Amino acid sequence: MPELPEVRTVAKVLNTLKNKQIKNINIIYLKVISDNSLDINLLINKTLKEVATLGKYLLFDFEEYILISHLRMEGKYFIKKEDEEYVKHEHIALNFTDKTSLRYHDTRKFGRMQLVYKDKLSEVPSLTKLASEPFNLDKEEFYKKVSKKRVPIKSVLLDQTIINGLGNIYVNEVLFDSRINPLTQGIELTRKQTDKIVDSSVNILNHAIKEGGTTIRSYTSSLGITGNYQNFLKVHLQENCCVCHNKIQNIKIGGRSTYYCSTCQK
DNA sequence: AACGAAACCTGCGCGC
DNA sequence: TGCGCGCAGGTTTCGT
Repeated sequence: MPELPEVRTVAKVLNTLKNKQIKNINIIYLKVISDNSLDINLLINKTLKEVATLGKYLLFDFEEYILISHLRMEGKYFIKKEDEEYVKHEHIALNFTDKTSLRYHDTRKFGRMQLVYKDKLSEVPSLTKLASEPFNLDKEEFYKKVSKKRVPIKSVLLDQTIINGLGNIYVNEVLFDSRINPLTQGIELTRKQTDKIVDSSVNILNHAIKEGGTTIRSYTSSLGITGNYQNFLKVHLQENCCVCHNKIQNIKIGGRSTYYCSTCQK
């Protein structure tokens, strides 16, 4: 499910679990825990202080530990009661002392969790490599990185070490808003264009956050959340351009489905 | 170092 | 009806 707006939306709901204490943990499918994770059972008796996000990552603050969670393609959380039956694809249950059960559900089993010491958080490679989120991204630095890339800008923007938080849908939308052809190589872009990409990213992500994210493909939404940003998509999954009314192109770039208007995006 | 492709998984819709 | 293929909001790893 998740790009930055969806992850923010999930975090908002997860924060309703704040100040609850873990009673026990049920691990049904072990592989969703990273190999390099501390023992998840160290969380027993710990209290959830807050759920923060970093790009597409969820960071659960459990006192001296942080539980890092990445939903990848289809990870979801559901808040249930401890005695509720497990449904298919529920892999982990964090059970709290008040009988609340936080269930991690992931059809494709791509998502990962990793428990680390809070004071070691800054040493976690997958997090330290991340670029800034668009909201506080240094435009000069962004331009420098992008202008070294001899790959389509579509692929560049999916690289979280260059800009953090965009996924396939929002990259498609950002490039339309920036009027840039997704096949354009990074090295071909001007500073003005890379600045525009950052501005568009901020605007589109903020709007999507406000709408609770995007819900497509009739996914069962996480935590009962149904975002509304699908009603504002201008190219992703669209048939015709809302500006020039020409047919929206759907091609593969780097294996990812890319929607764009060949008239508006030069 | 940088890039493309494969790997990691399951379920759904489509064409034959 | 059944089967095979392609597709899905992501990241890491492997080979060139």
